[in-house]
Amino acid sequence: MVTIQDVARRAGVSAATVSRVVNGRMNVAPELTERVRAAIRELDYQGNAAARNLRRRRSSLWAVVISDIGNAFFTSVMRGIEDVAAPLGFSVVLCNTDDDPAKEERYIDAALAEQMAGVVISPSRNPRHVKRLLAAGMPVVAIDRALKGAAADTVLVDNEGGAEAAVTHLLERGYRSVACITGPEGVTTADRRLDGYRRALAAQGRPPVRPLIRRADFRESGGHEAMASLLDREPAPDAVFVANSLMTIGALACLRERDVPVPGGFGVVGFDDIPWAELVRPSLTTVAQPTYELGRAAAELLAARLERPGRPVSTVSLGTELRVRESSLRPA
Amino acid sequence: MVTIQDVARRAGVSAATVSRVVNGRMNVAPELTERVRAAIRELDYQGNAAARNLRRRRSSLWAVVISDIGNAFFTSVMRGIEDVAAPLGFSVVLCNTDDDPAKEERYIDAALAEQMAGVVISPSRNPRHVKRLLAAGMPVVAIDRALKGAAADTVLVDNEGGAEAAVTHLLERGYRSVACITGPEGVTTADRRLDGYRRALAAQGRPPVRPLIRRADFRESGGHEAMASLLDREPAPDAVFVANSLMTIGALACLRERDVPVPGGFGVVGFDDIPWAELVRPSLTTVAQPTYELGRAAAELLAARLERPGRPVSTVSLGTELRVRESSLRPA
DNA sequence: CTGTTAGCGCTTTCAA
DNA sequence: TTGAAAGCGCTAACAG
Repeated sequence: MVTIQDVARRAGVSAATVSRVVNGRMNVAPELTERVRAAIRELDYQGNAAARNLRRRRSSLWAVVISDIGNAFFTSVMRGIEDVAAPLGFSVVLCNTDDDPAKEERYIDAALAEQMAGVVISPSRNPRHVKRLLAAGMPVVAIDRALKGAAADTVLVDNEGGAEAAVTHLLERGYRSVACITGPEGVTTADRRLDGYRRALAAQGRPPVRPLIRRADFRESGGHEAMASLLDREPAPDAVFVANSLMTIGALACLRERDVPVPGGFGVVGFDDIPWAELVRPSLTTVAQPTYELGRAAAELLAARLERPGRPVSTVSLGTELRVRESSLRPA
Repeated sequence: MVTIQDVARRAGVSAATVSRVVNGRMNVAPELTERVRAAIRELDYQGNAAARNLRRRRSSLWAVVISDIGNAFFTSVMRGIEDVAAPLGFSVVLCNTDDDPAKEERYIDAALAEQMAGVVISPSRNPRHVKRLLAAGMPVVAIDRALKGAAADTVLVDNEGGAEAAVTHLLERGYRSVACITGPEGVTTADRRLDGYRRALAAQGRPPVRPLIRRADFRESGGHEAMASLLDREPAPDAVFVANSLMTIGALACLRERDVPVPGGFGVVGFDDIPWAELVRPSLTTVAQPTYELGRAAAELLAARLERPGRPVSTVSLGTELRVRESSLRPA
């Protein structure tokens, strides 16, 4: 391995000078700078990050800790983060927790042990690990889910506004009885989306009725069961707003099994756009989240905190966009 | 920060002993071990990975460098790798290159600079960066695509066999003129899948005809255009084998636009299973790749090389599985 | 079985 | 503007 000493010797300067050139710090005479550059090229010198990290007490890696790399949502979030990090000299590594607390812990430990420069995390229900990061002084930005009982920079989407737009859209299209399938109580995304549903109905002077609201687990099977239970009710609703994409798939499958025609007999809007929304029949009306921008915003908050650790904690909320497709055409 | 010295003082031993306990090395008297454990707990000691990496000249991170995190293929590959890495004490970080050579270079540099323990990579067309890794003595396993002009451990799927099975299936179902849409020349997955197509036709005594073969770019639009050009031909084929999932989507969209009934008028089989294969209408017959096993196999090769750097380079090939669904039911 | 010692390669005072 | 020197926290020889 070529060390900074090798370069120094070759260039006839001290290691300190090489370090200054490499890091673009302080003034180094142009001539020396050139000699050092040449030596670096000739020896194909690559700095040893471990040594630099040890000395600086911080690496140049950002960790992005998410619950499910299979979720297309995160793909473009990641892209947004990378686009901000790269020009700043940081590399971004992705850690997939599969919603497994043990894995989450592993990665938090790794981020701490490797002294990574910062962490962007979609926190699981239990904020314990995030708190550990915060306590250790690690710059952290939470995305997607709000953090309870801990003060950290956060980027959220306007869940309530998005849900309200979706439900208002169904009502305006002429559906008369709109149900809601949302996620578990206590999960902020689930609760805010339900709030939006309620607000939309209230705004039209039709206060939401409890029997049309279902809580499920954000999974496909949960959406399926919730839909079935809504259809079994008398009188059954004629439209549904579903608070995430997996449950929407389940709901659609249920409707198909029962031969309920969508959108003629039943309208559907899902939260969270999916790449194949255009391909399923009927194509799916969704509330799309600004995923790329979410990543950028998170990265910018992280960069800001890195620069000024004492800055006040802030929360950014991004708007959503209703993508109207076939599943919410007017009822027959 | 709590250092190993703090722990040593607290436990009344030397730093070396603490290190031995932490790393489970050599024999330490049970009593001392207990004292050290207690001190670690009391002080909430967390080792400094940068220091350890510097000393050991190697970190405990594996990098997985892939071209597209949006591709569901990699989700479960990642899972397979993690499941092998974790018990061995390694953490796995994902690096997404978006097929951008500059990003790929960044991550290769980071892996080298951070002295990561190993790299699993889906190499881009240009093997330059992989060669740099190999030259630097970094343990590397290539997945998905074969590496030309470099000797590295590799895990592949049986592209040729999978393609052959798909095409044979279409012929057995009664389709008479089966076309093929594959990827760019020189990309091994594209070429091997085309070979399989040819072999299937030859085995049935119908040598493949050039006009029924299309090369596209592995993207949706490419699949769409290739399908259009096949349908414009006289006589048009009555089935197609498409060599990846994105192009399959494009091909299906094209068939729908032209009101060609699938599978009644036209049979389709795609390579690479997708989570929503069941949801599109018609549901899609695919050649599924053993993604999880692929990840495991790659991780095992990496672990083996870590253990014995001099071991001969090996290539593992995994079989595929034909998942028959609606899009290849017999022709009308 | 345990402690002492000597760095790993880099950055950063400090002095010149 | 430059260099010398002192570690960052840890592990691995080596000696005891």
